[in-house]
Amino acid sequence: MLDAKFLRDHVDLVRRGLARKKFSVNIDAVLAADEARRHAVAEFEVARSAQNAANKEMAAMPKGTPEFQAKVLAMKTASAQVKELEKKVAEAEEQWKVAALTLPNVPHDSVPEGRTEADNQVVLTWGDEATLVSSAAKPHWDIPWFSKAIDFERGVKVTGAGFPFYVGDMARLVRALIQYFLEEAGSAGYTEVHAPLLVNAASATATGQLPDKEGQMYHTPTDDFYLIPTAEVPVTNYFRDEIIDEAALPVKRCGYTPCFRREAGSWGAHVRGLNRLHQFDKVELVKWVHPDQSFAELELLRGDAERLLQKLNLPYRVLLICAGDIGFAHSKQYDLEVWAGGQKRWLEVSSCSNFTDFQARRAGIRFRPKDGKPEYVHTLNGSGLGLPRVLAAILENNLQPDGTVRIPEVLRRWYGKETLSL
RNA sequence: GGAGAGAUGGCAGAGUGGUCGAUUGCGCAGCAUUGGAAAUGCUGUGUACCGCAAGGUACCGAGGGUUCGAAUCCCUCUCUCUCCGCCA
Repeated sequence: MLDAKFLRDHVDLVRRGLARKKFSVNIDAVLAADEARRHAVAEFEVARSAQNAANKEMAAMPKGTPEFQAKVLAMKTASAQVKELEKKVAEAEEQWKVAALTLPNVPHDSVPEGRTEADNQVVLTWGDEATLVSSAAKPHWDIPWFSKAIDFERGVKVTGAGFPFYVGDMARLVRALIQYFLEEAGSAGYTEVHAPLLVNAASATATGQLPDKEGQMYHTPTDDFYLIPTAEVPVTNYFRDEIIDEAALPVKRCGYTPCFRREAGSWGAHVRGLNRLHQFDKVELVKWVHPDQSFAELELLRGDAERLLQKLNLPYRVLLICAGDIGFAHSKQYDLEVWAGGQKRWLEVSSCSNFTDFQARRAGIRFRPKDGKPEYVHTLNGSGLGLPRVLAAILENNLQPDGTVRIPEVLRRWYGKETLSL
């Protein structure tokens, strides 16, 4: 959500930004709603002010006198009018809010022009596939023992498509990855939180999943909760409607959670195996920072995510997402893609984003400057990392000619062995 | 699930229809005092919206109602606590 005043004062800037994002939004309708809202407020407040003055007078008058009775009578109609005006204010405010929620965040100047993912810029490529990817590489679903270690069929029976079981050493490897990601995040200064997996509608609205992405979340109708599509939702909402001490900034949190995504449609070759699931595990990194620091903090966040892949010895590249492909709430976004040597494809394993004050405004997360009024913080988040595709890259890139998979050094502390086989 | 109690400012805690955005205490900030500090005293200390400003309006868990007027009365909901039951 954009600030009403900011929009009023910087219409052209917003118009330009949204054009860059290829969003066709009716800014004039939002401006008109704002105008109507302010008009209604002014009208109501004049009437209310008069009513308050009259009531103050009546409080001092002796009750029961004819004068008092006359005043009561006169104020009856005034009171009814005030109520009418108050109703109009509520309606105008609601209409403005609905309109304002349709406005996406404005992309940062450093975000390149572009329309689709084809226009994203490759910022850097790390690692050498010639040395880092085994010659035995093949798509992970073609590894002979794959369906025993990650059992999709049993998942279909128990739940449905996209809910696999991880069995034996594979389950252990999943756990090792979670441990590794959390330990690394802890060393980088992120405080670990273990968050609720179901959230209410207010939380889902604050982080931007509602209202427009409702169909992508699982919903529990009895209690009206949503299964989280990412830890970003509960972790960011931790500070919803709060004022954080300026001295505490930047606040850095990490959290491991399963994530649930309905992801209607688009099942096919690109989404086989571990490439896309309805339930998957992820460690998320979240930061609340001073507005002056948010773009510098984005670079640090990206670095934190990159280091995880480097230590796993997985080749990857970093994309700077173009204005047309960037998310609704995002001001600037980097995607990290790991090289899956068997599929010979880049798989997105992290999306690191600066939301500037867009999300903080929806969520009401502010800080108090040394001298002055509370201001909105800037929020950032990024995966650190999503498990299944990292797992896919490990299985494919590290597959040995004998059919076993070499486990990256950094995971052995928790995995306990050097290889995975069945 | 049953019964009861409660929700007020950063915290504690008054207020049961009008002059209450709200007594007081603690905390916090500034000033005085001091060689410096503690103690003490004084002053100040919420947020949002409208307005160029002066100023105005709203907010006592949320939403509705009664009334000329609601923190205060009524209804609904949410949450917290205590006891009982059930349970990982």
